[in-house]
Amino acid sequence: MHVTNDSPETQLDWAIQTCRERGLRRTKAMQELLRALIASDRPVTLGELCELDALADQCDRATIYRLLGRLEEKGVVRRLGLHERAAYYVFCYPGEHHDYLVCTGCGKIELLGLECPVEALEKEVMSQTGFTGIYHELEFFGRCPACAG
Amino acid sequence: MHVTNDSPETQLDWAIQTCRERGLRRTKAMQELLRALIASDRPVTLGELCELDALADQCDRATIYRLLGRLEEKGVVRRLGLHERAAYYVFCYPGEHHDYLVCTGCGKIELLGLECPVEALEKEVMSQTGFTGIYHELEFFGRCPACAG
DNA sequence: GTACCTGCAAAACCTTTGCAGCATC
DNA sequence: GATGCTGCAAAGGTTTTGCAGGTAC
Repeated sequence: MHVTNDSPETQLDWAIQTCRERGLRRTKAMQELLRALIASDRPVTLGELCELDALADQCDRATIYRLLGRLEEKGVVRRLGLHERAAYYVFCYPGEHHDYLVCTGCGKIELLGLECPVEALEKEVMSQTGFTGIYHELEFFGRCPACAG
Repeated sequence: MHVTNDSPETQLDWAIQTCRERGLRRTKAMQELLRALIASDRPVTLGELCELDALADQCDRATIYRLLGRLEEKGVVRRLGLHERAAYYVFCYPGEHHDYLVCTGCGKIELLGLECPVEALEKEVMSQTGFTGIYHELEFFGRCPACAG
């Protein structure tokens, strides 16, 4: 787990700057969406994003959907699986990486504060397989104390 | 990565036995589904399973769907995210564990032959969080040589 | 004989796309 | 002014469920 100390504003600036450099236009919807993603401390679904007033007032569900796709393509957002039917999205800041713990009972998602030993393996995987641009996703699943009872 | 040397038949017997002990009835559909899952060397979707003649001839899509749910509940099958829209299912044999490498270009899924360093962390996560029955899922994503060009 | 499982069919959900109009550069 | 972005609406796929009948125990 690597966390940043940069302020949300700094992160937002970086994100917008990066998107602009990579050919996206700066729109109100993009800013609000990025703000929402940065503010969230856990992965969120498209549906959850659409329920936020700041976003819903600002733009359509289809717009958020397409924006998420563009942001992912530009490397500013990452899409996770997490076992659910809906896709989860998380803001992706340089040098930051999270692993998750998901309850198979209630679906609650927690961030893990572990030092992740997998990052060292990425290089090994690249050289072994010829894949490029490798990143990993690590999740733990189990029953939380509340669901175990 | 831990692999078993047990024969498919042995694995099938274990699976059926386990299911029966946990309250499931032994049906033709269950046997064929387990056979298909054991034979597959990678995670498969519900759609892929339905295209197998041995299964399609034997039972309905809804039956396979519900069976997968029951088998997962009994701990004989595991459902993976893998970023795709459809859920992936994989047979789950004691002492066996796989990590995957997924191409973000073409979607190809490869098994990784790595010694996974995460298993040692599971105990730590359990004691830190109070979660029980913990397992993990680790995937690497990147572009395969064919898609990189 | 009872409880569980299966098929068929329909509903529910989330994702994805077409197109005309609007905003950004 | 040209290109990309947005809204609205509809289509596409996968998952999920109800119910009547069949099957394992």
